[in-house]
Amino acid sequence: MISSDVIRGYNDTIILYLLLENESYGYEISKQIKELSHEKYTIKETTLYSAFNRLLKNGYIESFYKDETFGKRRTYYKITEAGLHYYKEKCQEWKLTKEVVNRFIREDFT
Amino acid sequence: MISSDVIRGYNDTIILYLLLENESYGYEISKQIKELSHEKYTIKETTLYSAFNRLLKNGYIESFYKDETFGKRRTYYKITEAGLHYYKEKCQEWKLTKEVVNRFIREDFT
DNA sequence: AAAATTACTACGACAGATGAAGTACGTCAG
DNA sequence: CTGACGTACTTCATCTGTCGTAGTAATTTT
Repeated sequence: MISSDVIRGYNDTIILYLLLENESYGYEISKQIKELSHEKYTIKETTLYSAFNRLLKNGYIESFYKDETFGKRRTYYKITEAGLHYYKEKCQEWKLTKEVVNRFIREDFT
Repeated sequence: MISSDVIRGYNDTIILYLLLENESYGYEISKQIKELSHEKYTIKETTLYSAFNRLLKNGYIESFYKDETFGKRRTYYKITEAGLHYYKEKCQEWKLTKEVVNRFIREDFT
């Protein structure tokens, strides 16, 4: 399992990636993360919703409702232009991070 | 430059990697990190020394003094068996983390 | 003699992750 | 029709790691 400190700083990126594919809502995002990571990473509910709030606050996503006459009302999210821009930056940062961290990893231990 | 949230959780690993090569002390470690990362990552002094304390507390490193009759007394650190074990685990975790995060990165954006 | 560099230590603030708990709606088995 | 389970959140309080600020102390450079 992956420790949270590692993924910290990439939860937002992970969420944006999924919103880039499709607008979505909390529960679904959470399931997709689990699935796409092959159960290697499961985001905690509270972490997910606090990430949504942070992303909203920064203008990287927008929330809206669909008119559903059944079930508990879902909050849907979609990515904004600013969000796309931020996501792109994060993709580049990730590439750099990999390069840097790799220098401190002994390949013979992996 | 790399944001601290990204490297968070890997500072300890980075330090252990360097101590695996040679016993060392704060200032030297700090310079080595800067050098090995090609200036892409510079650890903050406070972050470094708080990492040392955490690693000591967990028994992953040991501190000692060398008898130097000059200069300000340095605290040297060396890695322990437990530290080596922890480092190996982190190397494996890093491999997994890369695999997982990569699934949420659009290659065409890097 | 002053400024820069080396080598730390202490303290307080902050942000992101998380545990615990609660709310609210729907479905389905017994 | 009732209680368990799954969906879909929200609030609150706590913890950890990072980092800014500041201070101490010795040596080296200008």
